[in-house]
Amino acid sequence: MASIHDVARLAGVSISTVSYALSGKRSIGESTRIRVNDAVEKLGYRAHAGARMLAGERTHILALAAPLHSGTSEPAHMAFVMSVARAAREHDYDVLLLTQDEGADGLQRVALSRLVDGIIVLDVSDQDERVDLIRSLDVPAIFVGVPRDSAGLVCVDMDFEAAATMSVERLAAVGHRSIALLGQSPALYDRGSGFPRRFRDAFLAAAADRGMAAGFAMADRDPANVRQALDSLLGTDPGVTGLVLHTDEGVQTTALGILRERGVRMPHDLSVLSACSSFSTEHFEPPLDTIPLVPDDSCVPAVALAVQQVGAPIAPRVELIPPRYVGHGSVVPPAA
Amino acid sequence: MASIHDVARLAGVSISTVSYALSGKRSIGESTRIRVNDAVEKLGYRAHAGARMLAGERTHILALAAPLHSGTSEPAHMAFVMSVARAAREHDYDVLLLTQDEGADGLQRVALSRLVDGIIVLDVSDQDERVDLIRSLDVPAIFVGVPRDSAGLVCVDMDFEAAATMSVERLAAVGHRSIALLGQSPALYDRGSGFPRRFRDAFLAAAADRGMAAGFAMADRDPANVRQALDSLLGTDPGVTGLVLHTDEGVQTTALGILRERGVRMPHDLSVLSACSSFSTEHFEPPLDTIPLVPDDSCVPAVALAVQQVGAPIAPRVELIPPRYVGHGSVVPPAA
DNA sequence: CGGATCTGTCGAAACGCTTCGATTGATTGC
DNA sequence: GCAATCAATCGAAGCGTTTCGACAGATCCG
Repeated sequence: MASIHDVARLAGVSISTVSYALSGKRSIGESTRIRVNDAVEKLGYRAHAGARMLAGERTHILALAAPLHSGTSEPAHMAFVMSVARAAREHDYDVLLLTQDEGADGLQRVALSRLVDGIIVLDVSDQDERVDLIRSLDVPAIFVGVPRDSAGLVCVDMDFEAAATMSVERLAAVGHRSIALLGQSPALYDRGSGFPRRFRDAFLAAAADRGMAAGFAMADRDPANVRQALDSLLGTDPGVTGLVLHTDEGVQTTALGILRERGVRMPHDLSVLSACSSFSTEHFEPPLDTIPLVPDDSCVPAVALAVQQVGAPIAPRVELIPPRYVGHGSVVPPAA
Repeated sequence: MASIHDVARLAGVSISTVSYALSGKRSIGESTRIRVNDAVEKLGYRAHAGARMLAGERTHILALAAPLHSGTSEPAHMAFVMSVARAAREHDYDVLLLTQDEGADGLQRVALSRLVDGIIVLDVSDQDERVDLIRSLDVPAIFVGVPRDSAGLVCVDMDFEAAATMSVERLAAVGHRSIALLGQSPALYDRGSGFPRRFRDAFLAAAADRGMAAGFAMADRDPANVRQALDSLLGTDPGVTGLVLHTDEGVQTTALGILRERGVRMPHDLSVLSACSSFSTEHFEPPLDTIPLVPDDSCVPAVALAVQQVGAPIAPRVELIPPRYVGHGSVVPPAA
């Protein structure tokens, strides 16, 4: 395969000239640049990645620590992974995918071997073993999500508290006084994932602030459990007129199906709101108002920060993406 | 960060001795090996990935070409991606994730820059632009899936034809004479994804062979379309007693929900079989018999072949994974 | 008991790039 | 009109490995 020497020879210049012509780090004569580019084209030249890493002190690779825990919704996870990969390419970065099988060791491995310039950490839990490791590793790292102790870290995340508050506000605004939250899989809360807890706590707090009655139940994808959760939410307090779904797509579909089966008319009998969903709620029956969780919203800035941090250290921060509301008519004033 | 020089100094040997002690490519005195290992431990040494690539002609990275087309089910896709990543780690390989945004150019880029030793290609379509590129690139590559023209390629895939035949056989065996197939999203067939077509064709052929009546309809995840597909399948031919679902989890859930809504008792009125599903069908209502599509079944061999091919070229082949049947009681003889 | 063989180790040459400092003309400023 | 500046280019020194060939000393065998 063609090396920089071949390009230099064909263009009739030295290899350093080729390097500068391609990197643009020094000024180069117009005709020279053209000859170099022609030679590159003709030979199908691509700089050897290893050589570039060795000499350039930059790998142009980001590690993506994307464990897939049980309880995490695959489509959402996939969407975040793809979003990071796309965003990275925009910065001329590739993404090395790290699963959780090695635990935090994988991170250590790629950082210590200088395989990657930085790390994007997904699916952050409250007590995340990766936090301390990364603190000690001194590698540019961005957390998509916020661990309990975020001191010294750079984090980007949807503002789940604001989203929860917003969902309560919306229901309150049209007159609901008794509302309920169908939350994520219990496995997620158990694992200490931060966002379900933050959402739930903010939801209950916002409801309490407004003197509203508020219920909470969790459900994994098993329809029996969804049924049971809905029972506990709607059964015990027959006055519930507003339901917020903070779960994955499958559970939301199942829940809506169960409610329809039971003859609950939505939104007439029950206003429903899908919160922090990274999927479209338009094709639901009925289409649901939503506070969308758009992967790009957090992943694009996360990657940008990572790339920036590769160049020069940046100050620790927690960047929260404000929620926004998309109406589809599923939240209306309660009947009577 | 510690380099091999530091290790050599601390262990009191030359760098080549360190290299050989760590690689095991030449015999090393016992005491030397111990001192080297101690030094490595103490310094937290890890070979510089770039230097290793440059000198060693091996990157220990596989590219994973995992486009995410519309119509492809994210959970299934995710499962394959994760399976490849895990399998790769078993061979001491990392995985570089390539999305489809660059088209085939990304493959070319990483291959030409010798960033990766080989490529795993997912989500293969009949006329896949990546096929010709890879033929010309002369890079170890394994296709998970089979393109129309597989000459010269190494492919691994579930045997979808056998799976389709098996599902027909099972229904025939208990006495069904009129069956139907609910297929994937039309987008998938349009895109020329091989497996939905192969499954459908084999399904219809197997039914014809046995003199059975067989219907076919497609549906994406929109419940309205699922409803319509079921109408066309079950409505026009009221004698259908066996239904095969070859779709993603969401559609299967939706379909079962619709059938229940309509008062169809399963399996009494309708035997249902979930084919080539990469998710659990046990928690469905009712739990479905399935011919599971296990990502590891194809990804583990695919990675093994890729790694093998990095060492020495291997003969082109198409390796088809035989299907197996897992019963949950959803297929029974037709009523009356 | 002297050449052949083996074991354990070392030095040095790649590997292909980036980047620093030097060099050569041409241009500028005063 | 001469020093200072600038644009364009080159040579060479790394970057941190792997690996080849060499070599010293121990072991073997006839």
